Amino acid sequence: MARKRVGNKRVRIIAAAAKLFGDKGYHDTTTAEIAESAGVAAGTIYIYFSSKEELLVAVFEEFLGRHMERLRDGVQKEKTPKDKLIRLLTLGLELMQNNPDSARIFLSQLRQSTKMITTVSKRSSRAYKDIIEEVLTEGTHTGLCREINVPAAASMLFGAYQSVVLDWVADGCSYIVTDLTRELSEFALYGICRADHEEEGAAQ
Amino acid sequence: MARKRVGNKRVRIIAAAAKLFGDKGYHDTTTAEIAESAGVAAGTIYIYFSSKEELLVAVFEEFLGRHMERLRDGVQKEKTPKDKLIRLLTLGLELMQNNPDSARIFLSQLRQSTKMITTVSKRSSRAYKDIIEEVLTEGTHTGLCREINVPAAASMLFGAYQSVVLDWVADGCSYIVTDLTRELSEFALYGICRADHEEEGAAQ
Amino acid sequence: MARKRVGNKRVRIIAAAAKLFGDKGYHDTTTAEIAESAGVAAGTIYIYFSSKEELLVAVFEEFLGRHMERLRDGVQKEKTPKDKLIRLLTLGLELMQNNPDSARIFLSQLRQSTKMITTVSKRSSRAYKDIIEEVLTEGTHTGLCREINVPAAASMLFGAYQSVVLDWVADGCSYIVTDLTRELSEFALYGICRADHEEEGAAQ
Amino acid sequence: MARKRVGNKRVRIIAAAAKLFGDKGYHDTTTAEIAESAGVAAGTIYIYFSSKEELLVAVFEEFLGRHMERLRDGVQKEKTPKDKLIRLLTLGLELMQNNPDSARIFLSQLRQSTKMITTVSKRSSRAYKDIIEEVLTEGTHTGLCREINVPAAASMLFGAYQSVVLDWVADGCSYIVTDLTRELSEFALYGICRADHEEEGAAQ
DNA sequence: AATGAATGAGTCTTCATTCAT
DNA sequence: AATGAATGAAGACTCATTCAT
Repeated sequence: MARKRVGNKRVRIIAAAAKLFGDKGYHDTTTAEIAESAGVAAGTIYIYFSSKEELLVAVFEEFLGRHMERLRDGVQKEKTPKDKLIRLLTLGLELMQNNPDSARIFLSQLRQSTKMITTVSKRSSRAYKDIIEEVLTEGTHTGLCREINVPAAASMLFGAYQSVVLDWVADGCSYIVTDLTRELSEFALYGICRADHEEEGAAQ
Repeated sequence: MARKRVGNKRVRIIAAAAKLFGDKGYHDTTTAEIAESAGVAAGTIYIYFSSKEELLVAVFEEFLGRHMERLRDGVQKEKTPKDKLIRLLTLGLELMQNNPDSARIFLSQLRQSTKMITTVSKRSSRAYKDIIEEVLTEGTHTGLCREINVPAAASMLFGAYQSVVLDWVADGCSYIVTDLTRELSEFALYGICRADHEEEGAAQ
Repeated sequence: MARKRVGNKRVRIIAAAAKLFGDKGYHDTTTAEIAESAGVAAGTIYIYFSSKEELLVAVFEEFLGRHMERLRDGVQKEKTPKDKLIRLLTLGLELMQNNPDSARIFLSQLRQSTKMITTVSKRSSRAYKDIIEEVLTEGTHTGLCREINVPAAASMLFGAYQSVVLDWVADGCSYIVTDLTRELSEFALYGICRADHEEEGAAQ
Repeated sequence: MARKRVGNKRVRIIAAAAKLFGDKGYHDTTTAEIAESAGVAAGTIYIYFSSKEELLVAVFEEFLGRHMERLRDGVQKEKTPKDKLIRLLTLGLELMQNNPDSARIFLSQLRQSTKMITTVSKRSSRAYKDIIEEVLTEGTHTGLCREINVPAAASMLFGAYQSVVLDWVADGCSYIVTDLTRELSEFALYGICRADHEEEGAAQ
């Protein structure tokens, strides 16, 4: 029970920070606010995190850990690269839809400038792109994709995805992002795949 | 000459701020640093800008003003939507290549969170997307484009573009972004246009 | 055994505190460090001492108790004031040599400024000076000493002694302080100048 | 005039710090208190000193600069080592008498433990001892002094001097230290015991 | 218009101390 | 008696902004 409580506090701090960082940004959020919002004393934050910056890193880590796992799981359930790609984008939007706070940080803080932030932010992008690249590489082998520069394509696709989510976040998450799944998927499929992918995909 | 000098100072402050904001981020840049880098006294900044935030806005404005104008000019020189689209992306990359500092701010600070910044950042994205949307709308009418959700497509295309530039900036601008013009254009054309656009385009 | 263990803890805390206070100073030593170094929990310190400051007092007390007793014992074994004086200084240096940690606190913290510390520090000096004064008073009676202001002389002698030890401590206790016993004793007994300096001085 | 004012502020801060550090000790004095006492804003301290510790160093430096110069000057006016020695001690006490605040810091903070403090404190002691050593070395050559270990003797003499001043400071500077000039000089010149103590002692 | 010294509100972080277990 | 997680008051330091010159 003691352990549960400890975990609770760490989790509560991360959750509070995630919300506040997402709402107001890292720099405009004070540790005092985080503490209050988490229902702990100011000093307690420093029992779990060595600095405000480390807390931000933890928030990212938490976000990545949870999302990447689900994304990978979802992708692996599909058999063809085409289905994998669609699943990836679908799940990506769903995850955002269900975790608006995480989404906000992921996007709004992704490009801050402190060294540590940059590092983590890069790692986060990398993780996403890695999954996309895997799928695209497979697609290249099966003939799904055109002759493409895989890393560049992955990056562009990731950018398109981010942009869709960013619009939604900028809009206060007032509509349903997942409604844009089809647009995003089509953009990806047409943009990356051979014109005859439909048949190829079906053939598989 | 006195007036010229005054203009000089404003410009120098904006330039210094642009470089520093891009390098270290808005929050990690002090007004003192900007003043020193611009070769003016600390107080002088406040003669030209009412606050640090206003200075950031001015930097964006400056960036936008210059770039948008060139983008619009370039687009107008082309006749078909397809050529316009290609020109847009080509110019976009060229502008970044030639103004790495602006690129850095444009990308790395675009998503900070102070309200005012957010506003400006949104305006900046809006300006880009507006141009893209115009071209896409025209492409829809001429039959270049598939049945698409124009705003969504514009946003995704903008995201892809940003992602390409961001990779480059994150890499320290060590390679030539414009080398990726073809990748980006193809991604856009295939992703957005009809499979038979090549011929259609030629037919126009 | 339980009681023994308790005693153990008190002793261990005092020992750890002595070492740390001596090494890094009172203010730069945290109770957490003391606890860890003593192998007890943070809260345990407060079972034995009501505050950090009280712990410092205890450390001094401990130091004084041990040293004063030995000093008094040693002095009493000697018969003439001269021998007593020499014994006092000899023992003083030996005690330091054998307890460098105590020496460090004794000297480096002796003049901190919290009220309580000042009080204890004064008491510590007092104890030393008292012994010296006793010997000097006796020496005055036996005709050993010149016509002197005993308290002032005791204080000066104590200062000379401290200075010798402080040099040694400042040097990292890298040499043998007791090697300076003769210098210190002679300084005390003869003074710096020749017995016949008067004439010599006059001759100049 | 502007320059005068600047100097004024720096001086006022040093003076305020000197008083407070002396009264309550370095650690128990807050920068806010120093600022208030100096009649400047909290941030102003950091225009002149990069940290609280640097301010302490400056206080020492100031103290040393002023005192050492006077000490050296006074010593040089005398011709014989004996007179020099007496002058040194006389002046030393006079300087303290006239600058009780400096005296307090000099003594009470001399043995704090932060690295920087230790460094400065050592330098301060060194400066004093250097002068004493010079005089003693000369005295050795002219035959004034016995065969002595000059550094050790200088250190002991310095310790005796400090102890006299410390007693006075500990007493709240309530009496006139310079009244002890004769005691200190005699201690230095003749030592504590009679010139003929050897025989006397043997006689016992 | 320009300067740059001065301001002081605001923040992160530390750490002695407490208390539920 | 012992623990160690939690507390929260306190303090050093920063920096955007002002204003007398």
